[in-house]
Amino acid sequence: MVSSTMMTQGPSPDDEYGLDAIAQHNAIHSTEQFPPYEEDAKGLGIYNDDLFHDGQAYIHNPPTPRSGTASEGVRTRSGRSARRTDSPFSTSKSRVSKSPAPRSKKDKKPSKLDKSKTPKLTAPLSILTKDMEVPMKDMDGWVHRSAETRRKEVEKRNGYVTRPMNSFMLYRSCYAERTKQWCLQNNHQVVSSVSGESWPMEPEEVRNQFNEWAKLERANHAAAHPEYKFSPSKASSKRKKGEFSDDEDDASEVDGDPDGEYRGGSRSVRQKRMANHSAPPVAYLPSNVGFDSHPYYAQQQYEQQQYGYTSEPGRPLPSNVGYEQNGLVFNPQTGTYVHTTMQTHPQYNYMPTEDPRNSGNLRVSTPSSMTGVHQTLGGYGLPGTNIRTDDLFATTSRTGTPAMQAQYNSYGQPVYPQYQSYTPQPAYQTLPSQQQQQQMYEHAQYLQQASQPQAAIDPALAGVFDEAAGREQSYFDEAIGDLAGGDQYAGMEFFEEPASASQHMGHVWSRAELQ
DNA sequence: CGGAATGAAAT
DNA sequence: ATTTCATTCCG
Repeated sequence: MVSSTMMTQGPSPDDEYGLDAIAQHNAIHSTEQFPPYEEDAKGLGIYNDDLFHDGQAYIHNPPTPRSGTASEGVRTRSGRSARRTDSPFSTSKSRVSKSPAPRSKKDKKPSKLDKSKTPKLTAPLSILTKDMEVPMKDMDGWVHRSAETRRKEVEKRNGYVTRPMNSFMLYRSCYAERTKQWCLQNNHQVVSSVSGESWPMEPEEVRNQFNEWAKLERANHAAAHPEYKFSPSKASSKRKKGEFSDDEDDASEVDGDPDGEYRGGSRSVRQKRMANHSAPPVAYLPSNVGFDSHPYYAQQQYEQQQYGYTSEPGRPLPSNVGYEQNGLVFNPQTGTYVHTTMQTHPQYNYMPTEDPRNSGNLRVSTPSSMTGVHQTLGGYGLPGTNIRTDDLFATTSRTGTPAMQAQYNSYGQPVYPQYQSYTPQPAYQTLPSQQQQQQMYEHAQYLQQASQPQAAIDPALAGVFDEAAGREQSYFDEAIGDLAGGDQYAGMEFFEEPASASQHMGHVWSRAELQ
């Protein structure tokens, strides 16, 4: 069924049909491809369907979009040149996005950043930067830093305990390097801006992934610093009500401050951290080391499936770890919370799991590896049961290297052999098969469409979207639906053949299993 | 007690 | 600059 057969040729390494074209298209039509995310996205709907309407309209719009309209408030138009990965630069301010309701935060600051230098996104960073060679930060490894490591960091900062990064900070940091490159500038503010713009565009799975990471980060942070408590400086009160001038007893902490030791190394250090950037543990996945640092994800899915692990506490765990109150798995040895399948479904494949066999240049394996939108399997409430090819590749890659069973990951965290040994080897260990290639191709197609909604959307389908639901996935679903011809079959279509693989990856978890 | 405001997290 | 979060503040 599916037009899957249209795969005349595998994905061109050159992104020929990829985003470049899109970029051009966008440049020509200069528009705001993505829906401005409505209101705070706290929960669900993030996009509104303007996208489609607009998109539609734009399609037929002349290259020069109403140049005069909306000079500033909401969304702006702009043109820009296309570049390798569609690099951007809008000539106008980029976004605004904040829906009508200024949240409450003091009305959105005027923002001093010169938007002219701020690129305008046509798609989330996970897609835009998908085939960059610059690795993403190994967030999984990062959030799993051991308590020990964390304490060391604190020492380095002279005792100051920083707050754990939230999901967005993690996200930003994950893509920072790529973003810089994509923007062609190192301006932090621009990076932030772009990240901020991209964040709401990311598919739910992606954001979920970062939320999970944030959760872990928090848990591990707490484990490492049990007594830490975030205490914003007292300054807050002054601002609000007048109060004191600002002397604020610079002693900052004021009396006692029992927390002194934990928080702001009160010791004269204040909150400003020392410029100790000597050897940041930041580890970016070297691309050849790759996946070793995240032995938990896909792998555990296998475990669960094959060994019948369920998420229910009480079941034996594969290694020296135990369940925590929150249901998190805790490893006493490292004092670290470990991510398990119980909390999330099939994980978004976020690691630069390049195929080790390609260590060095990963032309082929890269494309799908990080963008794996990977719509959740089985659709937990998610409309499309879409499965991405990335999973397959992720599997292939990570399992293809028996030799690479490092003892420690890039963060110096022990990687438990148990995990590794538990990993069933996929039936196939060869390079991407034809079918896989086809999948890659489809994926590319998907990406392409995903990033050019206005062109991809068939007017006839517009009605399909549930505007009310305001699902942010709209454009992805769209693209996929269009490709596979239906949500229901999407998954099957994509995974029909690599039986062995689909067995693992294609498994649709039932809710029961997940609970 | 809840919403508003604020600060802090990495670059 | 950005988003999320914990905290505090105030009515």
